[in-house]
Amino acid sequence: MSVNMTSMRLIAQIEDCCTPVLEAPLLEPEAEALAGTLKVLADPARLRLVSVIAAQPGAEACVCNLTAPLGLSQPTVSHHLKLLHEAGILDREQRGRWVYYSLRPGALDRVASVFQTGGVRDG
Amino acid sequence: MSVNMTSMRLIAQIEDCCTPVLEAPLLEPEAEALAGTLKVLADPARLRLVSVIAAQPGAEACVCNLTAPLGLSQPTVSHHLKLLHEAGILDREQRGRWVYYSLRPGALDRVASVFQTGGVRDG
DNA sequence: CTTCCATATCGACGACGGTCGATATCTTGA
DNA sequence: TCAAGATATCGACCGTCGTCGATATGGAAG
Repeated sequence: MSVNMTSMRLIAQIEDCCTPVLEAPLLEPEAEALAGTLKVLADPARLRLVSVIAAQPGAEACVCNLTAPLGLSQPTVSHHLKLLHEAGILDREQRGRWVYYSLRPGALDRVASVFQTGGVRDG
Repeated sequence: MSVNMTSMRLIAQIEDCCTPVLEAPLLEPEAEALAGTLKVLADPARLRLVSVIAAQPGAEACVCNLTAPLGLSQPTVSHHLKLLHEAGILDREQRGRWVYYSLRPGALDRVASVFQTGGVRDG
């Protein structure tokens, strides 16, 4: 409850988390923002959700098509999808009674760029 | 104790975690391996350790030089460094009474590659 | 061998997180 | 308005994790 308009800003979004790790020492707020995004990704169920959605035709899936391949209950899948959506990794679109989740374009690329060596030969 | 040669293989290493997320649906063991590596990175203290070490001259640091900038106790810093080492992210070298940790070359690049779009224009 | 010092391990505590069943919310169709 | 179905929220349980102080380990110097 009480997660409405204003408190939305409290949720770590993927845009706020992308200070490169190797360029300069991370300050505590930067480290917490990046850690928040990584925590969302650092779960087997959520990683599988992302990869299953990406593999669907159209790169989108509704919740009802995700519970079976994951082997988890519907509330649990909804919970994971919510976290991925709040983190800015998945987009959400309701069509009729169904809710379709899709990969937000560029979201994972932004995570990847955080860990890339900034042009150093080996790193 | 009892973490010797054989049990070393039980620890998730960064080499075992690098199935791309977007190419095909992740199987459960692959998802668990990748999640294990990401869990190690998904902590503010460990992210700061990595970035502080990378910023040192020589890209290495001993434990005694890491407790102050992190603001954490020596046991806690040692604990985090152990996890990063076991995950294959940091290398460890003992010189005299001091232990120097350094970034393992290519380790973070391998993590980055997991989240990169495999050549698709947008993602 | 003994002392000193850097690091690692241990044990404990509190907070957080993944999961579920039950239930509420919302959309559609009759 | 009512019923049916898809998704979200709630409340609870239990395992995991980050942190610390105390202590053990191991190298170096005297």
